[in-house]
Amino acid sequence: MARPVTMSDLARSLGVSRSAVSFALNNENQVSAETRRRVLEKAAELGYRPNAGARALASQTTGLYGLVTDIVTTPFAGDLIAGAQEAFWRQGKSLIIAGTKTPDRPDRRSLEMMLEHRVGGVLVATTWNRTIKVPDVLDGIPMALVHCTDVDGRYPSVLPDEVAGGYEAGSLLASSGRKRIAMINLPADLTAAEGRRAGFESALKDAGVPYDPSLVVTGGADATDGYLAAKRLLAQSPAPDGIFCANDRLAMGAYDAIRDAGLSIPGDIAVVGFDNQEIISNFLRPALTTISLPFREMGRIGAELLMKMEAGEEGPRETVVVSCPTVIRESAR
Amino acid sequence: MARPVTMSDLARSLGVSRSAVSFALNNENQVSAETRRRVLEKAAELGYRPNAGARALASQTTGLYGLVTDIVTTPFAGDLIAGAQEAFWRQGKSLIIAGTKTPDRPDRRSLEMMLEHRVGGVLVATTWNRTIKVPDVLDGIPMALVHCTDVDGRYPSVLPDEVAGGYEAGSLLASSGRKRIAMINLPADLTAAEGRRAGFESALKDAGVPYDPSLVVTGGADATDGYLAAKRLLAQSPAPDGIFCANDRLAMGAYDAIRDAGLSIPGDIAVVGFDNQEIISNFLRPALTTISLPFREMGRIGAELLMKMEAGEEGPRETVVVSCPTVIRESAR
DNA sequence: GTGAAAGCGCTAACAA
DNA sequence: TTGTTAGCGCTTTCAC
Repeated sequence: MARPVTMSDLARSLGVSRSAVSFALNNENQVSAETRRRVLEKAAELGYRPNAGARALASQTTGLYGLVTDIVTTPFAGDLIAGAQEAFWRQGKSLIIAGTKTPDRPDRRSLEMMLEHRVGGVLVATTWNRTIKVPDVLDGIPMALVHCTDVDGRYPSVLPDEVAGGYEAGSLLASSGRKRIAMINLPADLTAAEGRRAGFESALKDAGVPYDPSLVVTGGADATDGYLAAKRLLAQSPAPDGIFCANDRLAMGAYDAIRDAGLSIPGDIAVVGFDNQEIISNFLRPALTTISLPFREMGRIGAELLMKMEAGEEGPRETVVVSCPTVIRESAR
Repeated sequence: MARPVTMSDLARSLGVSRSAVSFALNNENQVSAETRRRVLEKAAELGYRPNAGARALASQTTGLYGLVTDIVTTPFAGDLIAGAQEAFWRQGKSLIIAGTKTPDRPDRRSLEMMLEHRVGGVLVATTWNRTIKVPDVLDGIPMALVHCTDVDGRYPSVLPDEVAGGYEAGSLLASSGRKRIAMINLPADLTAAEGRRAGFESALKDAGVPYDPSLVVTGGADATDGYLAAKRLLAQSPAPDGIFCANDRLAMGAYDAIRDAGLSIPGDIAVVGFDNQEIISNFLRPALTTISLPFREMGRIGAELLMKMEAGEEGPRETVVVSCPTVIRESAR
């Protein structure tokens, strides 16, 4: 690769000063339209490309942001990264990504690396909605948490509205005429569990459908757990005619149990999931109606928050709650 | 955030020259052990962190690499990114990511952005194994393709061994004693389709099980397609006792058809998938035996290839084929 | 073994 | 409107 064309090369070949070129390129209004035109033309001709590092050094701002996450190996990763990526991109900024094995306590090294690149801010995201401990390495660098909260409460968070999501699920089931509505919840230690349940409960109450605690069972978070829990639910009589599964994997298991029992979805039992893990919800038969976890949106908002914070607009120090859109498919409507 | 500590700060507070500090920090053997010790100690005390941009400017090498992909929104993204990430990380390098809507022709802008950051190389990855057209913007910058090939054949590729994978699937089914083994294949225009089928065919032949073309049906790539295809297969008599589905989504649909027919897995029919989309293969009941698409591995290899190319070791210009490990679960063993 | 000094490519005063 | 001139923080010869 030949040595990249520099600004000086441009200036020299045009017979103008470097600052003239700089101004022309950066749209400062200190050059004549004519000069600007010539500069732009020559730049294109020579294939000039600004050197981001040099620019950063001189301007003291890199246009780089960091994302530290354990999420990289989950299906949510894509949306999160895409959302943040696009938001930064729109402002001409770039994203550096680092993974962590221990999201509860993001790797020091990951953060150090970002600091060495003088990122304008760091986004920390987790797969599960949880509380984490952020290392103190970041000397006051803008930082925002996505899908998690800081144990010390020093940084703003972007969180999904679990309660409203649960409410949506409950309403949907109730408004489809179901009378005995059950819920298969996540383990209580997951932050999402209580919110989803609480929302679900108020929805039933608001809809005038009895909320029966004995119809709310707690299991794990996987398909097998959902299968087992649904089996227990179906053993009751009368059996429920609607089940809200606190995540799509649980719903996947519930489908099996319902089928085993010779019942149909949504005919006998309507099912609503949560998370909208497309690969499950979209491909289950019948396709699963579910509440989506807005990772793309959260990524976008986190990125914007960060840029605002860096710009000194400080931004809301408090939590931003993002609503979880309902995705209506066939298992309940 | 206070102004970061610079090398000059360090040197001044230590009463030595900047170069002494630089040498000490970079493990050059031109400083006394004692000086090095003092420098390191002071650096830690002051929280000195090298400025990556400045270093890049002076040393003409940024330690940054780019990944351009359409894959970011798929479940494979995580593994790919993680694999590349880790490989770069291990060498103290960092990864910049850019998404593309049009993987067939990666965005010029994405590539431009990476060039501005003076990346040492670019990895281009796609969700589906395909042939793409790489824009000419990269003036001889090291570049490697993951899960795709360059239409102009200018860049090395890292590809999964589809044929060996198909062979594995066929052998597995044959060695479990199945005699009428069917295959539900992907649309012929997908690169993966023919490789997987060919491998499957030779496996059957090698195992002495008849390869019956009428048992090889082609559909789409989704669960619904798999369902329909399996239905057709099951309508034949005698029905197959083993089905190799060219991806896990097809297998997901096949499960439904098999169940509808009142047959059991793996009792009546053994099923083997491909891709190892964990969320499907791991949670289907019974769990799906499948051939995994080694994205993490491919990401790692692509990254290493890139670093070698940059180091001038040139590296194999030809394609690197990565084997697809079999993941044995319950649907066939 | 150590220091001085010249850049790397760019921005941003300031002067003309 | 244009050009001159300092740096930004670091690496890397080259003298000492």
